[in-house]
Amino acid sequence: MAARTINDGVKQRSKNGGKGKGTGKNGEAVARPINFGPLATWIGFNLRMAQESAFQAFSRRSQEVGESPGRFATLTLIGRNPGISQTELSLAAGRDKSSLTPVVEDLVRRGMVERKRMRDDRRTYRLNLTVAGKKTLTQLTRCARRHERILDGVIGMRDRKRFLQILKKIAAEIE
Amino acid sequence: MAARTINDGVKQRSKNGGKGKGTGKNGEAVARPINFGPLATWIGFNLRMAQESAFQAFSRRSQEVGESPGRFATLTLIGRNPGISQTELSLAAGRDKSSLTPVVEDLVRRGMVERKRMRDDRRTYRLNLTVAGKKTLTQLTRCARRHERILDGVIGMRDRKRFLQILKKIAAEIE
DNA sequence: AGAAGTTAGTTGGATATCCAACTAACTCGA
DNA sequence: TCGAGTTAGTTGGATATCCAACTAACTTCT
Repeated sequence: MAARTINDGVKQRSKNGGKGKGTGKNGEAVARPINFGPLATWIGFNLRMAQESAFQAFSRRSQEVGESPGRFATLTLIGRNPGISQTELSLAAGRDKSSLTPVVEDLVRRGMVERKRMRDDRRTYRLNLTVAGKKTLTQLTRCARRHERILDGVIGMRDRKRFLQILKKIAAEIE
Repeated sequence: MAARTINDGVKQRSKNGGKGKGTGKNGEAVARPINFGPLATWIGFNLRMAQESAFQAFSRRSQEVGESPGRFATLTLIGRNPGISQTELSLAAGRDKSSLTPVVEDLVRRGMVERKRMRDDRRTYRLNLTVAGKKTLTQLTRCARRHERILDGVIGMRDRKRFLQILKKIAAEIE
C-alpha cells in the first residue's frame, strides 16, 4: 500500500469539495450542480463510490496503527485458518495469487507471518501468524471495529442485515 | 485500462473456484471451508468483494464494445455536462484530477472528446463530446443497462431503492 | 516408469490510481 | 499595480492489482 501521509485520498479530492465556478454571497465557493444522468441511479457507479469512500476511511484508520488496509484481510484470514496456502488465501481474499506474493513477502520480512514448505507437497507454503502478527492483528481488528461501527451508524441497524446479504449475493452471483 | 483478453479477472481467480485440498467422490475438487472470522459480517470487506465482482463483470461487458469501464463514467459526465472542466469531472467521478490527465488525453486522441481552453480563464479546459464520442457513449450506455439489469436481478426490485440510498449515504457521509 | 497434464508460487509487463510538487494563470488586497 | 495566495492541469514517484508466462513439483494415464 502507498506510503500515504496523514493527508489522504478523499481529503485531497474533497479539499476543493464540490467547488466549481462561481461564488456564493458569503464569498464561499458554491458547487456548480453536476448532472449525473443515469449514473445517479445505477448500482455499479454508486457501489464504486461507496466502496472507495469506505476504503479510504479505513485506510486512514489503519495507518494510525502503522498498517495498510490490505494487510488486514490477509492477517485475519491467516489467523483464522492456520496453515492456509497462498492460493487459498488469494481465493478467499478475492485477489489474484500473484498479488499476494509481495504482500506475504512483506509480512514475512516484518516478522508477522511464518511460512513453511509443506512436507507432502513441496510446492505449497503453509502460512501462520507469529506472535507479533497476532498482536498486530489485534490492533488492526480494533481499528476495523471502530470503522465498522461508523459504517453501521450510516447504514442503520434496521437495514444492516439485509444490506450485507445483498452485498454477498452480488459478490457470489455476478459472473 | 488493461488490455484484457477475453479471459478476465474473476474468471482467472475463480478458475480454481474455491478448490483447495481434497477431492470429492466424483473426483471433483472440493473446497476446504475457509473461516472468514469477523470478515464475514463486516460491511467493509463485503463491500469490496461486491464492488470488485460487479466491476469485473462490467469490465468484460464494456470490452465487447472495445472500451474500458473507466471511460464510461467519464463520457457520461462529459455528455451530461457540456463544457465541464477536468477538475469538476474528477470531483464528480470521485478520482484525483491527476488520474484524469491520461484518460482525457486518450479520449481526445481517439476523437471522442474535444478540449478547448476557456476564453476568460486560460488555465481551464472545457470538455465536450464529439459525434464519435456520443456514438460510443450510446453503445456503452446500452452495455451498462444490460449490466444494471443483471444487478437488479440479483438485488431484487423490492430492495433496490433502499440499497441505492444506503450506497449514496456511505459515499456521502463517510469522512 | 515415463510422458503429459495440472497445480503452487513467482516473475514480467501493463494499467489505474494516489499524493506531492510543479507551472502557468488568475484574484485580491494594500 | 505588484506581490501573495489560490486554482487548473501536468508530471513524477509510488503502490496495488491484473493477466500471461514461467519453473518446480505433484498426479495420472498408459
